[in-house]
Amino acid sequence: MTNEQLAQRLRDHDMRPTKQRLAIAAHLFDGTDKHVSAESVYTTLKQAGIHLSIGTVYNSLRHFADAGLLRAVPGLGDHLTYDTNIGAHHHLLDVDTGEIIDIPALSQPVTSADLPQGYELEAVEITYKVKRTS
Amino acid sequence: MTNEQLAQRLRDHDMRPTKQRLAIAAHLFDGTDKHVSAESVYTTLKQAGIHLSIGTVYNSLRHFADAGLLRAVPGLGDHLTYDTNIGAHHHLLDVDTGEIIDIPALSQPVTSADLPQGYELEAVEITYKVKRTS
DNA sequence: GTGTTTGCAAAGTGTTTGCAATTTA
DNA sequence: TAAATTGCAAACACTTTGCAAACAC
Repeated sequence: MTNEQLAQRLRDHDMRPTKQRLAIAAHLFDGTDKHVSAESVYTTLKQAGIHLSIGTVYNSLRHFADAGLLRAVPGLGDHLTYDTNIGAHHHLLDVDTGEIIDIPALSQPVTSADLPQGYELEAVEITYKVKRTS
Repeated sequence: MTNEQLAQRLRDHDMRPTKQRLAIAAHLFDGTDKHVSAESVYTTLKQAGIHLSIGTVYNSLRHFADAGLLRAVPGLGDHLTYDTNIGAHHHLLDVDTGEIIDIPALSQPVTSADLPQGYELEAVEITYKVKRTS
């Protein structure tokens, strides 16, 4: 995705395409799905020679999520995780390693037989986020 | 549940039945399923005239959950929620009010039609907690 | 120019930890 | 009396906020 495409994507969501946001967006939307935290984005960019203040990273990710460009996924670790895959899918969390694996949204509940080989099911957390119909 | 029954329940899980833990347990296991936080337990007991240090409440709830007497459920608010219902069930979270409603574990994925009347589905979070088979 | 965003540091929230005093077995 | 637990305050990790300077439209 070109810089101009990223900028347009931000404008489409009523966000000004600042240098900082473009740097974050370039990392997030590089074509591969990612699970990130503010800290991981900050570190990744720093290693690429791009310095942003950590506060800006926190604020930007929150805005991206509010704008619908990211999906916030709590409960995958000690921090708020953002998922660049905003389509319908769910998460496998390795409770020992913290590793997160995407799985497609199935029409049947997952059983141990549906897991990637070498994994066993420990627990399932399902939260349906609802609103009162107005 | 009598005090002695509560004490036995704690002993069965290798926890010494201290006055503080018994007070917490009496509140938690009063026959109705509950979603609590350290703060809510602390406040409830205080209002009942029972003072415990907030640190003790945090530690006790953590121990209860480690022992399998409670289920820790992240992502239901800004804090860690503990559920006294440790059976298979899932949660409806009203994103506007923060209200949490238990729903049974179904053999089919939930659709809007399965929700209590007056609610619409906003999003679904499913996390399968897995372990590597050893 | 006007309103938005940034950087930085400070404040805030929820939770854990260290340690002496107390309690349980 | 040995080991576990408490209370309290301090420490902690993560995240948000306040405000002046910089930037986008």
